[in-house]
Amino acid sequence: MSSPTRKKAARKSPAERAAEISDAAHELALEQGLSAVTLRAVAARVDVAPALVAHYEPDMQALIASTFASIVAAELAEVDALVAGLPTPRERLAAMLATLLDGSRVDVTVIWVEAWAMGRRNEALAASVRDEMDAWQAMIRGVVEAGVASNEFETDDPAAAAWQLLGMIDGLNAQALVRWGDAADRGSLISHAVEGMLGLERGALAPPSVG
Amino acid sequence: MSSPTRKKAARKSPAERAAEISDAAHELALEQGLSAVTLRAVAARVDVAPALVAHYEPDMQALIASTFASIVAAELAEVDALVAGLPTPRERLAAMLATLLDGSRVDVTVIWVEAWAMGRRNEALAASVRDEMDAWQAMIRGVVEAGVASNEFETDDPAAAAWQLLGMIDGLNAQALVRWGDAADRGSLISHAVEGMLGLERGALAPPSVG
DNA sequence: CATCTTATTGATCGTATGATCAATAGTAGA
DNA sequence: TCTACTATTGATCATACGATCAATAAGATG
Repeated sequence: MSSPTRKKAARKSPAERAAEISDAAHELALEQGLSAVTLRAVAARVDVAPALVAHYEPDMQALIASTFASIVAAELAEVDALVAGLPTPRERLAAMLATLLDGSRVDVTVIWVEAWAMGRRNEALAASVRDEMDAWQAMIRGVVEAGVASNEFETDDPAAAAWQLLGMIDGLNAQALVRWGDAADRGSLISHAVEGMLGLERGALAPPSVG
Repeated sequence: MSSPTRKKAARKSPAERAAEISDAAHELALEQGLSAVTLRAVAARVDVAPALVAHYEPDMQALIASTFASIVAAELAEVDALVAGLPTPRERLAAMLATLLDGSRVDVTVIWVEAWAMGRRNEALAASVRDEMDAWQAMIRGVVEAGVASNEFETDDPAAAAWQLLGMIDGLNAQALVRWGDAADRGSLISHAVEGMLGLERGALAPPSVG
């Protein structure tokens, strides 16, 4: 327990303490959202005086931005690894949609939504948001381009299609944040939509669970 | 000018003053986002003491919620009126997509995004968000159902398709908030996606501007 | 004109935020 | 052991938020 009568934090190396602080920010963001990453909340979690956090992170807006970036980049790497193992672009795309829309990533969705909102008053965060959106779009674009190259997909503009896909995914996830109860058939419906976008026959992207 | 040396506000009828206050909240939200709707900011805009705003709106969270609701409901009415004049469901759907994705509604998009984020700490707002999402979904569902009835559209579940459409629109608009530069071909791409979703032939929803 | 109702206000409280700085105490090295 | 370095802290500042309340003054009513 971080007892209210904390005596004094053990002295640690700057590298270790800095890691503790950014880890705490990371966890705090996943548990309670980006807006919960405050000087005092991070300090309390590390069980350290607020001034120490300020010492290691002189700019909280920057800490929020880097926390956002690390969380989102980790998610991208995870999905990328999952998808990279699959043989065809069609399977990769289907798996990507299934994974990103299975509702198991509410915590990261909250962070995206908060980042969009907070980015309007935190320029460092806004820059991170742009960077991470670019990275996601690049990953999706890679799958689309591979599909076009193998004649599985059909589109004039893989880059634009990737943006479109990313927007659809983000929007549906944000929606699920509020309307988690409903939204039953999300999987098959977005599959049909993407089939239409990429010139696939109906059912080509059907999630395995539905068959 | 709201001079810093304001003497005293003219005495007005409660109805008039209440209207001024909610109007100020409304404008403030459209200009600077929902998070700019604070006790003091509203008071400054009406050129009145903060305590007066608190007198008329004892709960700021409620004022934020009602401000959100009125803005979003007005937008829905506007789009509804625009779409109602068109003869076929296909045209109505195409016009709806074109209007909602033409990038001319950044202010309202900001409000949606902030509402999703703030709703997590403002229960009244969260309820309003759910209500307004339901209202939007109902409107879209009406168009989809009409299209199914006239055999123009094909879907097993118009309600789910409407949720899907709403999510896609919201996501793409939120994306444009950050990435307004790019996203060139949004119109035709989402049209193809929706064609796939509703079993339409390619190009059936093409925006008139593209032909 | 006198009185009453009430719209309006100033002052103030409690909370939360980020930030700064001199003082303290643990630890490694001479 | 003694010293120098520095990780850590308490105290404090400035700002912003919502909320409350007694006091004031404007206008309606008689």
